[in-house]
Amino acid sequence: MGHSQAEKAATRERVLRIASRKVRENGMAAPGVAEIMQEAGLTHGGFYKHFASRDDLIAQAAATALAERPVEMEELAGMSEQDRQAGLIDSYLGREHRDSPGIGCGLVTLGAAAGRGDQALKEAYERRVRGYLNLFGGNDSEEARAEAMLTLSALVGATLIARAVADPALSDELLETVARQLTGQQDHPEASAPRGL
Amino acid sequence: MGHSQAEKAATRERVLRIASRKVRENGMAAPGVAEIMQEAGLTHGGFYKHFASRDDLIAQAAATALAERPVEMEELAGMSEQDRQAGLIDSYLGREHRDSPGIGCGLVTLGAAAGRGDQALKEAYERRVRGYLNLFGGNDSEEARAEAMLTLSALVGATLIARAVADPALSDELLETVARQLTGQQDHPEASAPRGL
DNA sequence: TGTACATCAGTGAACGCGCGTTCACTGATGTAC
DNA sequence: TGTACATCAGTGAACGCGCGTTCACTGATGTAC
Repeated sequence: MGHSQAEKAATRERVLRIASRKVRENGMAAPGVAEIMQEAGLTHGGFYKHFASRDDLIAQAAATALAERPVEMEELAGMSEQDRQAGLIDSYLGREHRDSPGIGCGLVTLGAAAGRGDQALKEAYERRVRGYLNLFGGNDSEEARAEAMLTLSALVGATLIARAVADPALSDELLETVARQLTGQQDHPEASAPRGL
Repeated sequence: MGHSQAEKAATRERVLRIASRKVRENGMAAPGVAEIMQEAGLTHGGFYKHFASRDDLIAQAAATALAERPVEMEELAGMSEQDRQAGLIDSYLGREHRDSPGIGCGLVTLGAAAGRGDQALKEAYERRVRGYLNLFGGNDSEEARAEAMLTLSALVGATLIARAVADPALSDELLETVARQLTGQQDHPEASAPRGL
């Protein structure tokens, strides 16, 4: 096997991307060096040509997972503000997102870990949070910011719960119901789902 | 050291309770047998007089964490339905709860783990979810159930995020804002926080 | 353009530490007489 | 009530496996002449 700068960088990024997925799927404690390298088609020995230690890789993998723009946001270009937000909500609370945490939003999968993590991890987490708040118009007005915070909290919480529950019917119901509440809320301020108890 | 049935049971429960706290604080992968036993004032050797394996203890500890009624619910006896719900929301989104995950709601700390966990863990998680939905009147009507699902999702998500973010001001703001949104919503159906964009 | 040499990504065996688990032993309590 | 024996929670040394890390080596590519 030869080696050029480009090849080395490509290998490094491949390893990092695999780790970023595994960290979301199995948590930051689980993925092992050998396991990750094997998945990258390499043996474990070469690992240290790219990363200082396992902790180094895992930290970068978590940061990567939180920096990545979730897939669902790509598809929503060129829509109205309203539709973009509703589309983002529906996509975030879709079954595909629930069923593929490895490529999903890190706020859900890495939340508990970030809560226990170091400053750098919490800062990466916070950047992602602020990014979402902006997306939801969280800087437009005080009310919009409050709205954005509720929306983001519900998105993250509903996805977390939908993944953790045993009954698929309850999981589906939760996603659909919360999506309806949040989008209805946006489209038809007063009308949609009755809010009075 | 002598031993009676009662003493043995007390030791077992002490170990289990410590593990239940540690599992919430540090995740299911982290706490070690020796560490837990030491905290219980014992040496690691005796561990297997009480549990079949580390996995056995951790599974029971997670189930315990999810079965336990969070502290905040105790204080709310004898209030009106409205006040109880508002009180529960304010307490759930309080700083004390955010700052003591070890004795807090397992839905937040164990959500990601349950998503990756086995059937038994998911069932324990689900029972807790259904318990909260009931508390929020989730069986009274379709609208109330939808409302309860949004509320629970927002509680869990906001707490998760508030713990994971680096900036304490943002963390506080999130808790306060979401609490205001959720309680305002309940008290004054249409009036409170403007929901139109 | 062709040849000799240096570089270094990747290999795979080996090391060593941490941690879950085992086990022979202790000594206090409960039971039988 | 007192005495001898059985039980068993708890002790702490030892074991062994998994896994992160190291290291001598390989061989393909890039560079110097």
